[in-house]
Amino acid sequence: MFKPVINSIQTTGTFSAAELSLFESKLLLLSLRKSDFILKEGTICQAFYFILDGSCTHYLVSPDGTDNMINLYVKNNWFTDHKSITSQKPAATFIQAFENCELAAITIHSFHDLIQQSPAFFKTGRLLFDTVPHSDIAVSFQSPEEKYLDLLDKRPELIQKFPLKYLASYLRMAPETLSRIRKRIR
Amino acid sequence: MFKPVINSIQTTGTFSAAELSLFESKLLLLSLRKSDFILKEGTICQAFYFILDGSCTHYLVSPDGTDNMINLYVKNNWFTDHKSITSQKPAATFIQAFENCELAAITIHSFHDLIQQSPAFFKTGRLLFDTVPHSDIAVSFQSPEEKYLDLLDKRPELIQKFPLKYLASYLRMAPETLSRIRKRIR
DNA sequence: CCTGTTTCATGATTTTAGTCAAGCCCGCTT
DNA sequence: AAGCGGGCTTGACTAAAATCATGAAACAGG
Repeated sequence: MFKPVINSIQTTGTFSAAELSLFESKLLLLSLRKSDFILKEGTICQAFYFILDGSCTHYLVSPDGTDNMINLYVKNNWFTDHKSITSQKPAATFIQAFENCELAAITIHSFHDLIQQSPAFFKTGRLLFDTVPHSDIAVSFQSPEEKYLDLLDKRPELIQKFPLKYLASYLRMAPETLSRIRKRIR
Repeated sequence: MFKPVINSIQTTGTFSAAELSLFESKLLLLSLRKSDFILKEGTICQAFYFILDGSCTHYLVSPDGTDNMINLYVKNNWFTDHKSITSQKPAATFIQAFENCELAAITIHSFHDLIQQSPAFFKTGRLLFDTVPHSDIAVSFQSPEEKYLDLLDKRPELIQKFPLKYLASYLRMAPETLSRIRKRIR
């Protein structure tokens, strides 16, 4: 059931069978329907999530009511609201199931316990926290076309899965601009 | 000497005197001259740094040779190369003293030891790691003018300290654009 | 299967910021 | 004191992307 999660955490270090089963014991399974919310603005994010199946959108609603995509997640991605879970303050963002989803979750509290029981998991924390969206800083100095090509290179799954307008929002450009970039490229 | 560092870590939890002195025992003091490098592209970032006095620039050099400011740091800021220290791979960025600096540093190795000795410091890790530059995601959906006003609101010290062209680069706009925004605002 | 909705493509126009170029102000050097 | 250079401002122009508007295509639901 949680095999993909275990595979994922094993990329952060070498763990004994006992440690792995300790980790697994902290995991929760969540089944969500399309459009269900994992996190709403104003609530405090309490967990790290791993997508076993499905996909999710992470966005900010601006004053004029438009949804601004902060990140898009697909199978085998970890995600959380970095800022809210770190500060334990209300989130400014929404996280929502884009399709029906199967998620594994570990609360920050459980994870904290885990570290205390087995400090080797400290390094794993960086995996869980490290879903900073445009963490690839280079992106923010690129032109719209470069950003799209970069996405095509680094996360082609997103392009398959999500509608153009979500991708455009994620890349901070108008949908028309992305449509024209695609035309230019073909 | 390290008082401001200790004050800073105390914002992340309640620690005993013994824990605080344990933390302090891991700190190193670095004195740098203006323009000295703290990190160079291609080297692996090994520590978290805290500015006791002075200021630093953190930038990416693009293929055409221009410096792109990723972040600017002043007194009492923590910084590191998030990506390099996490992955323990060579950095893509430079960090340089903008003025003569006094820095406190704690290596990732020491910090790791610290967690093992006193897991309460786990939460502190988030402070150290959490210098993600445009971590305030909202910024990336704002217009140049909004970004400047946001900076003015959130980090006015930077505006006092750094030349316009550095601020413009940090805000991802041409220096002329920032100059005109200032004119408009007055 | 039809209907309404959403998504995408495309053209015309406008807006915005980037680029290029010149000049000013101020501090520093000799 | 004169000359130099860096940092900043300003204007004119250009380029790029946003916006507005329309229509076609795909899709979803009853």
